[in-house]
Order: sequence, then C-alpha cells, then structure tokens
Amino acid sequence: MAGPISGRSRGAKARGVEESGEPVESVVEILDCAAQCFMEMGFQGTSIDDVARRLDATKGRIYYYYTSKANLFFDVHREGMNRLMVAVRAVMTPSADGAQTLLAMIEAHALTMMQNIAYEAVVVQGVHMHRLGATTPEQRRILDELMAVRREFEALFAGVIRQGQADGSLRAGDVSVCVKSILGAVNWMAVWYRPRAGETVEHQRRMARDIALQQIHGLAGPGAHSQ
Amino acid sequence: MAGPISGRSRGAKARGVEESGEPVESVVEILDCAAQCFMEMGFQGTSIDDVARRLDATKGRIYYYYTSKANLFFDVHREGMNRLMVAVRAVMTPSADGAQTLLAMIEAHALTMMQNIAYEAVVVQGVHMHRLGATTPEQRRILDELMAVRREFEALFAGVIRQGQADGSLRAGDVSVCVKSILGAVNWMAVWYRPRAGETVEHQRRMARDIALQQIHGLAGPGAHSQ
DNA sequence: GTCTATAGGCTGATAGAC
DNA sequence: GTCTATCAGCCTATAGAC
Repeated sequence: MAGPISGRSRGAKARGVEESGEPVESVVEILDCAAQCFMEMGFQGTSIDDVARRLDATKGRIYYYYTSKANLFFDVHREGMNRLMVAVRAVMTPSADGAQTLLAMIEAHALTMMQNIAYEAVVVQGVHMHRLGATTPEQRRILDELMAVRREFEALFAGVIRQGQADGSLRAGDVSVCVKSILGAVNWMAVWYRPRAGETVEHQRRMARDIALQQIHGLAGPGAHSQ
Repeated sequence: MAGPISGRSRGAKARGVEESGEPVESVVEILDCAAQCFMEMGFQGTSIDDVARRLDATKGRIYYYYTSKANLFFDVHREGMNRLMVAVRAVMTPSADGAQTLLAMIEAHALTMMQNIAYEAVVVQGVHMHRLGATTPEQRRILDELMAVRREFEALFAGVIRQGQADGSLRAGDVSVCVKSILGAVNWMAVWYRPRAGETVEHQRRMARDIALQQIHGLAGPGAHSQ
C-alpha cells in the first residue's frame, strides 16, 4: 500500500520502512502531521518546527527520518497519489461503456478527496508546484517521478473518454481539455471541502455522485428542458 | 477600472494613484511584474527582490509604493478579481434563460482567465490562502474585503443557477456544490493554461466555449447516446 | 523617486549529548 | 531514536544617501 520513503539515502536501506515494505508507525505519524500542516499553511508556509509541534516533538525526530522538508512533502504527495490511483483503478470495469466507467471514476476520485483531504490537498499543491522548479537535482528527480504518476492518472481518464467517444456514449471534443476540466472540478475540492462534524459516509457518497453526475450530464442535463 | 491601492496608509492619499483614480505607470509595472512572480513561484516563494529583479530595479522602488509584500499581493488580487467581475457582469442579460446566461458567464470567466492568466492565478492563490490566516489585523481586514468580493462573484453564479432551476432550463440540485464544481473546472486553468506562442483570440474563444458547453451539457451531452 | 546598506527575525539543516 | 543547541543563509522592512 505504501510506497518507498524518499527520505534518507545513506545507509543500506531507507529508514522508516520495515522489511515488509510497510512504514513504521513513527513515519505514518509524521506523514499525517505533515499533511495537515501542508494543507493548512502550504509547503512554503510550513516550517519543520510547525510539523514537529503538531507531533508534540522537536525537529530532531523528523530529520531522523527525512533528509529535507522537500522529501517529506514528496512522501505525503506520493501517498496521496497512490490512494487516488487505487480508488480509481478499482472502479474501472471494462464491460461498461465509456460514460458509465467515467462516472464511476469521477465518483471514486471525489470520494477519495473527501476521505483523505489532507493528503489530497498536498497532491493538488504538488501539481501546482510542478512548474515552480524544484531546487536540487535530487528533488527534481523525485518531482519528475511524481509527475509521471500524475500523467498516468490523467491518462486513465483520457483513455476512458476516448473509449466513450468511440462507443458513442460521450460526445466528441478535445480530450485534453475535457480531462482538465473534470479533474479541475474535483481537485478544487481541496480548496473548499472540509469534513463537517458528524458527516456520514452516505452524505459523502451522495455528494461525490452529484459531482460526477454534473460532470457527465451537465447542469442542463436530464430533468431540464434547455432551449 | 483600477481599484484602490492598499499600500501606503501614511500621507493624505495613497501614493501611486492620480487624482483621477487611475494608477500611475510605475504602479502598473510593479503589479504586472508581481503578478508574474506570484504566478510562477507563489506568494511565499516570491521575494521582493525577485519582483524587483524582474522590474530591473531594486526593492527600494517597490517599498516606495507598497508597505508590505502582502499589500502588493492584495492589489494584484483585487485587480484580477475586478477584471473577472467586469467580464462576467457584462454578459449577464436578464432576458435570456438561466442556462443561456450561465453558459455565457462561464465562457466569459474562462476567456478572462486566459487573457489575464498571471492576475487570475494570483486570485486563485488568494482564495486558497484565505484559510491560511493572514498575520496582521490590517492584512486580515483587506483579505476579508477581497473574500467578500469573491463571495459576491460566486453569488452571481448561484443566482443564475437558481433562476435556471426556476425556469426549468437547469436541473435541480445543491446550488452550492454546483457553483463550486463549475468554478473549480474554470479556476483549474490557473494551473494548466499558459498561452502558446502565436495563439489567436479565436482559439481562446473556442476553448472557452468548449469548457462552458461541457459544464452546461456535460460530457454525455447532445451528440452522445448514453444508456 | 530610486538606490545602497543593513538591521532583525525566521528557518532549514547539522552536531552531538543522552 | 529523540532531544538541545546552534550555525548559516535568506528575506522583509527600514534608514538614509543621492
């Protein structure tokens, strides 16, 4: 489930990861606190001391597992991206037509955003930062790797849209712009969505479905009689 | 066209603004360079020296017109927001039905994004930063003022959607989520859109129309035969 | 108006005790 | 493993020359 840790490079293996590949609890705690901080204050607005304070610790702890703030950010990003990938891939059923599959994918994307808002807010920030050149060559390498996964993710949507255009369930148009608009509508949740106290999973599912339906059928869709 | 300058508070009137209310050229230059820097590196990632370097000047020039980096950011934000407001209000014709008006508004919004990408990228960042508490009380006041304009902007869309639901041209649903999805799709352009060399206005108009049509009619809209 | 010089604060990262 | 102490660099903002 968890990917590699991009922290330490010295030593035989990256610290903070067991033989099984599962990260140790300390690392999960750090990632959770970092995700929260990055969501609330942004990458540049968050200091390592901020993350440490939320951990009830000092930065010594964090620097034992991560060589830099950037690598910590990248690990949160990677985890958020993985969760999105898993959720969206799980609902891709080859038997359905393009429109049906796309609806399910958008729904899964939106639901994952809501249930992992801190991690996904970091993913959205990371996509933003992509243009902002990462400083060191090492960081550039990691960011490139993350962006490759991002492109893979977007390609899933593009592929299904092309399939839908071929089977006639989706209308023709510039696939690239279609994908960006849909993902934009969902990614924007990172800005406005925060779970309300006592919010149920049913409520989240309903909202995810509403968002997906709107993207597939439009605001003037079935049920309206537009001129 | 230009709003007040949120920079200096000392002196009889804000510097950098003529009696007519038009900002002087120096201020426009500063705003343009600042908008570019903020777009490329973010608010926190941009130093005043960065803006000065782009101006071919030193920061003394900037601090003559603005008391702080935050106030500079706010002025760029205000200008971007004004341009959006003007463009969207201009296409709101009471005679049309809700769906038609909404289509025109989204189109105008998207086109304004493309033609003012640096300023609008700052607006998008500002909405993002809204949660991030501004530090000083003075900055909090300005940010609150900008967010009030933002809410007014979103209310324009919400009002037209309600109108469309009443006249039957738009289907029922949670208006708030509808608005956020639509604006998210368009705002996301701040992340991915950059003008290509030799891009014509016709090309921009076509793209704006495509985006608007997709939001109104959906991807499985007229022309597709979804199950 | 614009520049140079600099004060003062914050932060990323490291060294070394425990 | 985690902490304390600290350094070095950067950045905002100001003071004062021109």
